[in-house]
Amino acid sequence: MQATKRSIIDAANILFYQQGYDHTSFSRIADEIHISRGNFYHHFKSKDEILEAVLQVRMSHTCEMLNGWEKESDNALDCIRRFIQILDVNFDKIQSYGCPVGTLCTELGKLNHNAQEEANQVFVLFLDWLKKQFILLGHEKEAEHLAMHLLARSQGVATLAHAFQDRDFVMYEIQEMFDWLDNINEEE
Amino acid sequence: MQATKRSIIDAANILFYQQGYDHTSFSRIADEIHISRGNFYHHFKSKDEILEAVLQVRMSHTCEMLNGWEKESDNALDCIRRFIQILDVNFDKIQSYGCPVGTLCTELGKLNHNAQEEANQVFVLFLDWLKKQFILLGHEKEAEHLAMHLLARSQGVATLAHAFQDRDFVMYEIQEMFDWLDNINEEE
DNA sequence: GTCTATACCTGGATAGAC
DNA sequence: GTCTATCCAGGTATAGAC
Repeated sequence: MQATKRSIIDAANILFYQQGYDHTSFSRIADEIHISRGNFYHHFKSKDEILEAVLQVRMSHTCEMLNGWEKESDNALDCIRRFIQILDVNFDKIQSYGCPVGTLCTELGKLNHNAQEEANQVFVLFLDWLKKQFILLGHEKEAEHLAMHLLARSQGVATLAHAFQDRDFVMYEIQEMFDWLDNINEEE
Repeated sequence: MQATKRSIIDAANILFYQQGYDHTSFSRIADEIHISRGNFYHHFKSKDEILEAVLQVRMSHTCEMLNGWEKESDNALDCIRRFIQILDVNFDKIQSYGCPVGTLCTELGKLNHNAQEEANQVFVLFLDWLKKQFILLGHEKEAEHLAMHLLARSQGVATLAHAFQDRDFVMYEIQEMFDWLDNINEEE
């Protein structure tokens, strides 16, 4: 892929996160990477097409991250802990811009945008991965529920972290999720 | 207050919720209540001023709702259950547009909008009210944490409900929150 | 108090020179 | 492949008639 196309996607990826999709203009992206506005249309047919490309990048980045967590973890329990800890690891960004997945899905939902379904697929990647970990822990039957539950909790924490910029709250909730995780694995 | 000003605020309140603040234009509001675009500036100096008015309305509506819950409930436990149940009661809207409080705070945060702090105050109303209920239940020390925790959980559920339009998930999570509520009140 | 007309800007998108 | 110039729609905001 051409360097310019690549840099458009990367800049758009960041700006869509920081400012929202709708609010991010071609001018803003162009300023960022020092190209002219007209140049976009050599690489993309429309703004929507840039969004598509950004979503593909996010999908593959997410896959890589999830695979990486599995490789670096000793077991499924550690994997799930890694997931929970992104709230701490990425706190600065979350505090400033919220969760990149959740906020985009929410925005596209309100815009009634075609790509909402595709944006949701990033959520689905996390859900399937979490479900897999819960199954490995022996929770075949409840795996789906547990995955949704944990994703919802992390989304809620990210939302309030963004609103209130409160790191203590985030650390407290991470501990709560750790405790919850221990509890569901003790019961047997 | 004049009827027109009132209707502008009401229409803006709904549209800001359904489409987002930034994405809602004067034309869209004008169409809704059948006035001309120029008419806005007799009642408001700017779009930001409409947002201010909408936030004030939301603040007072929220206060009324919370007071109403207290009056209609037998005790603090019922009050908190009422809070949890808005996810069910308002499911249709949440499914379509997310939580009105959370999504606005998130949007204004990304826009770096001055009114973000004011929008957060609606969250604070819920938090203070929940805190009060937890104190009434005898959780003086943890009341703050419990309030933030429950608000975060409901935010997370709303986010995923909006993304996936899944009522079963919402009902399951409501039950989980009820169970959690029972648990923290058993331990003594 | 409400309207029409309009100013001015910025958005996405196109055409064509280089 | 990148640029400049330009188009058109739509945004907020203003002026002034009624």
